[in-house]
Amino acid sequence: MGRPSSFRDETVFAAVARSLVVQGEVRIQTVTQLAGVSTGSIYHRFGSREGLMAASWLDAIEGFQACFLAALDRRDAVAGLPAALATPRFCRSDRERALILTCGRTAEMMPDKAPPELHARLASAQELGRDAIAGFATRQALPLERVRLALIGIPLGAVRLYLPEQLVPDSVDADIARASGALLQSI
Amino acid sequence: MGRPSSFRDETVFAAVARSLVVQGEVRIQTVTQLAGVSTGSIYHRFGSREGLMAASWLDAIEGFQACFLAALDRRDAVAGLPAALATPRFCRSDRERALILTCGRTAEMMPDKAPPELHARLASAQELGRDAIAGFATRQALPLERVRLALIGIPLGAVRLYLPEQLVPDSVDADIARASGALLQSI
DNA sequence: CTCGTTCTAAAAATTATATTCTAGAAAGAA
DNA sequence: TTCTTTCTAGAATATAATTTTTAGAACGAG
Repeated sequence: MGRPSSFRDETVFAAVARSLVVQGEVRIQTVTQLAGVSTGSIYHRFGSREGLMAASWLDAIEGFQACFLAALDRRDAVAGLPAALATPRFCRSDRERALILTCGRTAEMMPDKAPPELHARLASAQELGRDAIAGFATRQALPLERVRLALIGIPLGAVRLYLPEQLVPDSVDADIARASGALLQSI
Repeated sequence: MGRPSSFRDETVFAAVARSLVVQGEVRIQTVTQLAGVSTGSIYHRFGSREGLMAASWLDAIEGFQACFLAALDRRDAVAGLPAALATPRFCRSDRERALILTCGRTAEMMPDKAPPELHARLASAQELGRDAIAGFATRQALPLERVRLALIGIPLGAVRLYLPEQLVPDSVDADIARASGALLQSI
């Protein structure tokens, strides 16, 4: 089995998040200091800076998507509302990942140099998300773009009013529900 | 008067925008190539990389704020709706600046090293915006956080569904109006 | 125990990037 | 014209970052 690891991916991802928040970019030196891990270990595990960024990004994306897709299946007075509220809830329950998603951008976190395998995983996650939303729109007989705004655009715009500095207040949920709800009613 | 300039700030800012979109960061070499301007000229005019980024950011911020504040004063069936629609309209009429605002983040574009004078200008612009929104909320007797979501969060979340790759479609305006409108009615 | 494997560690080397510097061009003023 | 100022240009330099490398530690298997 070889020597056991002395640190977890999660610890490094948290350091990536903090680096993104503070410096607006992922610097190896910052990550190693924040995570208390040496550069050699980072490179051994993630291969390269791009590999580290892509792994962090994917971890956050997949974590969010699990919440979102589960919420999309939940029934509610207004269909889709739980999915719209998945974003602020995720920001509270899984702040590190939420910070990565709000402070990083795909062009930066998934550069062409990133490992193809991770690119593939991202693509399949995106496809899964797109399909789920498209399916929902069809079932509800609502325009796709309106659904995208209600389930993604509005919740994301809402939490970005607070992240990365502040906590996402509970009170936004009601406002998101009202705004997204107005789009999800089939007049 | 000395030798006249051979290029305009605007050209450089556009190159900054493209650099942000493509690489997720502002690289001097990329900017000089895209703008067709030498490094010496960039440094002569902007002083440093940080100076260039801060100048680009401020130019975009101030450009947007002019539109937004003007819209906030316009009367409408639903007070505030023109301001909510200022964002998608700005994205169409002034795409370069909109790209800078959506692809850049303050922590990155306004680092501590940026010229203090520009930091001061940013602070005063932010104060102006905050005050205008707070005043609007007071006049309309609406909770501040709800107004911020309606006038900023939702429109920004909406255009980010499309930028930087696509154009912001005209059709989102109606959806933004519906969603933000639902928050701006004093139920 | 000893070997094979996996991992850590930090300094050294490399690469990429920002910045400075020197030479000179362009315009108006004296 | 000649001087002064403002600006351009790009090679040379300095700086900062990533990446490689080498040595060895920790564990399970044989």
